[in-house]
Amino acid sequence: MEPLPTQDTVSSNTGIQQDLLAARNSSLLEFCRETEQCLLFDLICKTPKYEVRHYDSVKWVSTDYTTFSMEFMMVQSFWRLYGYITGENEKGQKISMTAPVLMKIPEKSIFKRDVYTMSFLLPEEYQMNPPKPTNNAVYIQEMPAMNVYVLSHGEMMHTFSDNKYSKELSSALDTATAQYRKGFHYTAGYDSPKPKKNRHSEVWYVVEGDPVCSGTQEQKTGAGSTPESEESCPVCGDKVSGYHYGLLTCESCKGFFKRSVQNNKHYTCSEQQSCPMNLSQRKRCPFCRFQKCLAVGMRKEAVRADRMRGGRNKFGPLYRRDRQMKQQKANADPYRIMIDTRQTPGPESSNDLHRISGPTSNSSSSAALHLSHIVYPSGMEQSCQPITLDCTINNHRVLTPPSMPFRGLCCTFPEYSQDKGEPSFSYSPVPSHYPVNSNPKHSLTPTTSPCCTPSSAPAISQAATQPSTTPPPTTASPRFLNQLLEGEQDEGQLCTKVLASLQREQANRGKHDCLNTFSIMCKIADQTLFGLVEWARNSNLFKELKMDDQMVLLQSCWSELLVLDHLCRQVTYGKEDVKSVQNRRQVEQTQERVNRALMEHTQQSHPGHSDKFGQLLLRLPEVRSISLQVEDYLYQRHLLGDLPCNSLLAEMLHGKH
DNA sequence: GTAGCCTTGAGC
DNA sequence: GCTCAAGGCTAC
Repeated sequence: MEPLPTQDTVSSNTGIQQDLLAARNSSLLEFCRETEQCLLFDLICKTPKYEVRHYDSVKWVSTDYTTFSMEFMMVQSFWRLYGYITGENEKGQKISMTAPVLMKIPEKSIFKRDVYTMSFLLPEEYQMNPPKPTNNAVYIQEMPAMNVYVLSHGEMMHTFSDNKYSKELSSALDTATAQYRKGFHYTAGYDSPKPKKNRHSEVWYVVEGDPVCSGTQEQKTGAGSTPESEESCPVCGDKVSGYHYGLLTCESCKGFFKRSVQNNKHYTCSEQQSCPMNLSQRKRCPFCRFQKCLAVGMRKEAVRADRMRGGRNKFGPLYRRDRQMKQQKANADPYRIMIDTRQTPGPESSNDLHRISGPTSNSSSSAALHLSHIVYPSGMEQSCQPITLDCTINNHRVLTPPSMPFRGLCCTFPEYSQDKGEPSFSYSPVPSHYPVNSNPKHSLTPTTSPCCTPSSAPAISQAATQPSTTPPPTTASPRFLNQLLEGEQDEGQLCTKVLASLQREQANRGKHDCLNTFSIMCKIADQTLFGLVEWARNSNLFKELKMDDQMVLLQSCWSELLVLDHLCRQVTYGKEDVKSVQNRRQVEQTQERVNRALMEHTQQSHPGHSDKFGQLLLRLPEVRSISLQVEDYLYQRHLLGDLPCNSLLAEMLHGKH
């Protein structure tokens, strides 16, 4: 067992390097399992909440993508980089897949676009002279040597896990008054999406100044200490006092969760529903605290409805098992440095951050595993009991869940080949935004439909991964359909909420600072989203899913749901105003003439843009939707006396309402 | 409303 | 009888 550097050695970088390089060949990088080469590092120190590592300067092939969320970026960026390693480079060379897949994640709200960067580590043999990418969006970059704070976790890389663990790490660093680079962090993934228990992912913050390990140096678990006595509350980081409502938490979060459930609290968040949660800030936002309680696994059902005191609950065996596992882990996981990768001895050079080792795996297969990681539905790694779902799978293995609120929607997910343990994709048609894999070996044609309702995704993953144990799918029950339909937010409710929201916003701004169109649209979208999330979460089927999975699913397809909801409302309510037309035929003929005139006009005015007319027509539904909302808004303001009475505007509003 | 401490009682 | 995870009490 290698001794860790002390705080004194940490402050002396040269000393650390020598010590750790000497230790390099004596330990294992145990989570490097699926690729031939992995990025190596020097462990500077380890605390109960994070590690500090040193990475030497190394070259990566990278691509940037500007978008709203990690999932969008992952799909597009992966295919660019996958193209590079499968021959889209000036030499047409095939390059082995490596680990980790590194992503630079900007710190931002989910509703804001920003630049994400995905990078593949270049294998050792390409470090000196990497072939130039032929795709302009792909580039080679040499990252400088750096120290990073690292938090490891066992979940797949996606927005939710990344948010959760990056916040956990930043909270720990803040508590330790560690200085780190703000504005972005890295997330690193080592595994394919195959269902597995010992997945390994990481979040990194770049160290600024000297790394901080003081005061929290990990101590070996000695006799008499229990694993939980050293743990921190997964909600706020406070000291754990025992198992409460399903897992180890602190006394404070136990009490908070109990009060929230017993009193049926409904909190709201005044921010972006992603408030930091730590010891000092846990009281600021009960909404986010309660969400985090649920997200980490606290169980509402453990709060007794009858308020009976004492006794044992049904989670006793769960707690026992968890304790045993923690104890085993504590005994089997001695305090050691994890640096080197597997069997084959590696070069001794300090610049060698990666080397060949481990079982053979061909590059395409490794790449395919990572590739499927990007497009595979989340939650596959979770081991869970088969559940009976009211869904059908047609001959093309396209799930047609009856839970869809709109006709014509479907969701396809990869088949799962149990014999090979690898996902394969074989559906069509392919949406334009998903590239098609050319590797026939893995049949990777990821073809999710543009939509995906939350309740359907886990259904296919269950059906696909456990074909022998999952009960055969059944057809939808009318009762189930009714439940879903009843849960839908009706137009009136939505309008009321939107108007209330707009009025609140306007009241905060004052009379002379009017909301612009974009702000109004955002408010409408915001309220619609609330409704959609509520609809999903009130769905009995959806409620059965793990909270993590619920959030991941919602985050992955909220925009599709939003657009579909909008379209559905257009179909349902869009023609309401022309019902009273007396001579419909005449109106339609007039409209045709106007359209023809408009087409001729646009052709003359924009001779170089033959699709101008079509583009204009495509804008009409948006214009109509916005104008209706604005009309309603203006009418409400008119009723409040904010509009001049003797005006044509007021007259038109009266006429409409 | 929060959070630390106290009381309770089924399971071992 | 002990354990420990529930609910209760109460100072803040």
